[in-house]
Amino acid sequence: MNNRLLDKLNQEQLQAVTLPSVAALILAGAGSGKTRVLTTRIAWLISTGQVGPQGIMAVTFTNKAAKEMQTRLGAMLPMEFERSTRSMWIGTFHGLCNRLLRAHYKDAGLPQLFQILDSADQLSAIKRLLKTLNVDDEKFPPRELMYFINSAKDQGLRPHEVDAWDDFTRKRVELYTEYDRQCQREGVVDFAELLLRSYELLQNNEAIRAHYQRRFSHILVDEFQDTNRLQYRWLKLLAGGGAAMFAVGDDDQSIYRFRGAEIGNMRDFEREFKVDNIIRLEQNYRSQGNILNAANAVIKNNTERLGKNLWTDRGEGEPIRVYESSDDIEEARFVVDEIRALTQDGTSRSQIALLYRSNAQSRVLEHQLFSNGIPYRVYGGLRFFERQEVKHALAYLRLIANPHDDTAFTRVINFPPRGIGARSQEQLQDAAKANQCSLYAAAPLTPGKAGQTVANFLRLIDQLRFACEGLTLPEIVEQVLELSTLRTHYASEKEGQDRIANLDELINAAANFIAEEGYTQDMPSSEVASSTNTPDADTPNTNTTIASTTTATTPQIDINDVTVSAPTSAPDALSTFLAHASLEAGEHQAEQNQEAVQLMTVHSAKGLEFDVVFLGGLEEGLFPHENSLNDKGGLEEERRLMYVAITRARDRLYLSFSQQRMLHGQTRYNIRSRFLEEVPEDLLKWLTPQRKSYGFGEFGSFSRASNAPNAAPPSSFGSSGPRNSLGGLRIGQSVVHARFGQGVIVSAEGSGNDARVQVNFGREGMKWLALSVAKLTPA
DNA sequence: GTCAATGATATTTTT
DNA sequence: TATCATTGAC
Repeated sequence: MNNRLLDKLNQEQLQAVTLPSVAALILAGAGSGKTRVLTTRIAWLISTGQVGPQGIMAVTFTNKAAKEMQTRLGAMLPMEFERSTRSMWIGTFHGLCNRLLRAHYKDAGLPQLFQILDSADQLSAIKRLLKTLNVDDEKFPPRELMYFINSAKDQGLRPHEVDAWDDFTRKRVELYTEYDRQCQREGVVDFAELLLRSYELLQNNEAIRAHYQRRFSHILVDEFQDTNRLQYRWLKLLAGGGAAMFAVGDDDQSIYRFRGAEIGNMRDFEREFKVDNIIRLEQNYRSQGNILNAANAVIKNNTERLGKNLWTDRGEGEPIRVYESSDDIEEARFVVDEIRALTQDGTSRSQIALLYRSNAQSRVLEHQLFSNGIPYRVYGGLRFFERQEVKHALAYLRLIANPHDDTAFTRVINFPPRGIGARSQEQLQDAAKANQCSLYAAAPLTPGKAGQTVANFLRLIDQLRFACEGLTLPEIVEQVLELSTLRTHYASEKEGQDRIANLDELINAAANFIAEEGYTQDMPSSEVASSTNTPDADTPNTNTTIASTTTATTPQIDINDVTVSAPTSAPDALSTFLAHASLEAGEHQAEQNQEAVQLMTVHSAKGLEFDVVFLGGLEEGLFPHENSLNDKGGLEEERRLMYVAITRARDRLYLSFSQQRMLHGQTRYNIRSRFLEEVPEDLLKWLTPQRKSYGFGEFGSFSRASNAPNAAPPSSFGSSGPRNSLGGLRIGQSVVHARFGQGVIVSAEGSGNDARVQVNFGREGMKWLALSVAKLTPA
C-alpha cells in the first residue's frame, strides 16, 4: 500500500489503522474521518500481509456505504490486490446473510431459490395471513403485528422464546408462529429472517460455523451504534474463533432506536470482547468551531454517553443564525430569501441543505422554492424498486422463479384486471388453506367458475416460464412486460407514461445488473469448497441465461472430518436479480439534478455534509417530536438527532422556528425547542428580535425584546393587532405561568368568569386554565 | 366486479 | 392537508 495513505492520517487515526489484531472500538465523532480509517485499516492489513483479502469481512448498513468502501479500497490497494477486493466480504448485514444463505440453503432449510420479502411484501403477507386465519384485523392491526414480529426477530427471538405475559401477546406469538410457517411454505424470507436464519445456521451447524470463523480473521463493522441485538450476536458468533473485531461507531449519532438499534451493544462489546483499545477520533475536519461547539453543548445534556468532545482547528467561523417566524410560510420565505442571497454570492445550490424533522415539513419549503424558481431536490420519496408498476413486474418475475410465491401471486392475480375478483380469490384462498398448499397449487382444486378463471391465470404463468427459457435476463423482463400485458395496460392509462418509462428502466436495470457489478457480487460463492481447494473460489458466474432449475446433487465435501453439504450450483440470474431488487431498493430518485438545493429529513442527512445547512421547525412537539417525549430514551434520541443535524454543516448553520404552523390541516401554536435553549447564547446571532429564555425551571428571569407579544419579524405580514381579545390575551399569545413556565395560547372558550384558555406549555404539556384562577402574564 | 366517495389517520427508515 | 384504505353504490 501506498505509504502516503498513512501520512495523511492524524495521530489517532493512524493509531486506529495500525492497531494490533485484537478487538478494538473506534469512537468516531461526526466528520472525523471514519470511513477513511475503516478503509485504510483494511488496506493496511492486506498490504502488510497480515491477512489475505478473503480473510476480511466488512459490514455496513447501507448499500451505498458498502459500495463506497469497495471503491475507495480499490483505489488504495496496489494492482496485485485490487482484483481480489471481490473476494472480500464487504456488504450490508442483509447482503452478507443473503450470500451465506444462498451458499448453504439446504442447511438453512430453505429452497434454493428462496425469495426476499421487502417490508411492503411482508405487510401484505401478514394481511393475507390474518385473512386466512379469520383474525380480526381491528384487534390485531397488521402494521402493529409486523412490528411485533420484526422486533422479536431483531432480538433473535423465535416465537417460543418470546415472553407472553397476557392473552393479547400470546395471540400475537401464535400469529408469529403462523406467519413463519406461511413464509416457510412459500419459500420466502423477510429482512429480519435473513439475519435470524443465518445466525441459526451458524449456530446449529458446527462445520459451517468453524469454516467461517476460520476464514474471517478480521471483521470490521461500520456504524456499530446502529446494530441491533441480533446483529450483535451474529457478529459475536462469527468472531468467536478469535477474529479481530474492529468496530467503528458514534454513540452520539445513534438515531435508529425505533427500529431496534441498541446503543448498549457498544458497552457490551467493550465488556464481552475485553476491549482494551478504545480510540476516540475527536478531531472534526468538517465544521467550523461555533457549529461544533453548539453540537457539543447540545449533546452534553444526554446522560449515558461514552463521552467524546469534538474539536476543530478550522477556527470559530460564523455565528449560528437564528430566526423566529410567525408562521411556517414566513419561515419558508425567509429560507428562500437567504438561499437567493447565498447563491448570488456564489454558493453552490447543491451545497445548501434544508433539513427537517418530519417529511410533512417539506411541503411548505417546496412550495416556496418552486414559486421562486429555485431548483431543488427532495430525498426520501418512493424508490425505484418500490414503485407499483415495478413491483408488479417483479411479481411476475418472481412467479417464474417460484410459482408458489403467494405474495407475488396475489399481487398480480388480478392485475392488470382479468376478472378475478375478491370472491374468486377468497375461494382460492379457502382451497389453499384446506389443502395446505400454495395458491398456485390450489387453483386446480378450486371449484366452480372461480376455478376456471384462475386456470387462465395459471396458464399465463406457465406460459411466461416457458417463453423465458433460454433467454437472457433483460429479454426475460421484456417478455414478461409483453405477455403479462402490463405494458399495454399502462399504455392505455392516462398517467401511464411515467410508469412505462419505469418499466423500460427495469429492463435497463436488468441489463446493467448482468453487465456490471451486481450479478457477480451477490453470487453465492463456493465457500466451503473453496477452503479445501483454491483460496479464491468466489469466481463470478457470468452465465446469464436461465438454467432450468437444476436440482444438482449436492456433493459431500470433507472438511476436518466433518461432512458438510457443499453449496450447490449457482441459482439462475433471475433469482439473483430478484434478491438484488429486494435488498437494494435503488436510488431515491433518478434525476440527479446537480445544481439543486437539497431537502431531506435529519435522518437521511446522516453521513452527509453541506456548506450551508438550514434546520427548521425547532419547536417543542415537532423537534423534539411529541411522540418521543414519553420516555427519557426517546428524548435523548431526539437530542442525538439534533446533534446529527447540527454537525452536517461545514460553514454556516441556520436554526429557525415558528410560532405557528399548519400541521395536518390544523394550525398549531408552539413554543421554541428546548434544544435551541441548549445552544449557548454567545454562539448565536439572532436575525429576529430575541426573546430570551423560557421558564424552564432553571431559567428564572424573563425578559423580552419587544412589547409586541409575538415579536413579529420586521418583514412580516400576518399577526398584527390583538384579535380574539381576552383580557389582553389572544390565540397564539405567549404567556408565562408561575408553575408551568412559558407557553402559548392555543385556543379559548367561554367568556367573562368562565373564560378558559388552552395553553401549550411544551415540556409540561397542554393545559386548560381558567382565566379567573390562573395567573397568566404576557411573555 | 369495478369505481367513486367517504373517513380515519398522520415521526423518523434501511434492508 | 394529503394519502390511503375501506366502504357503499352501480
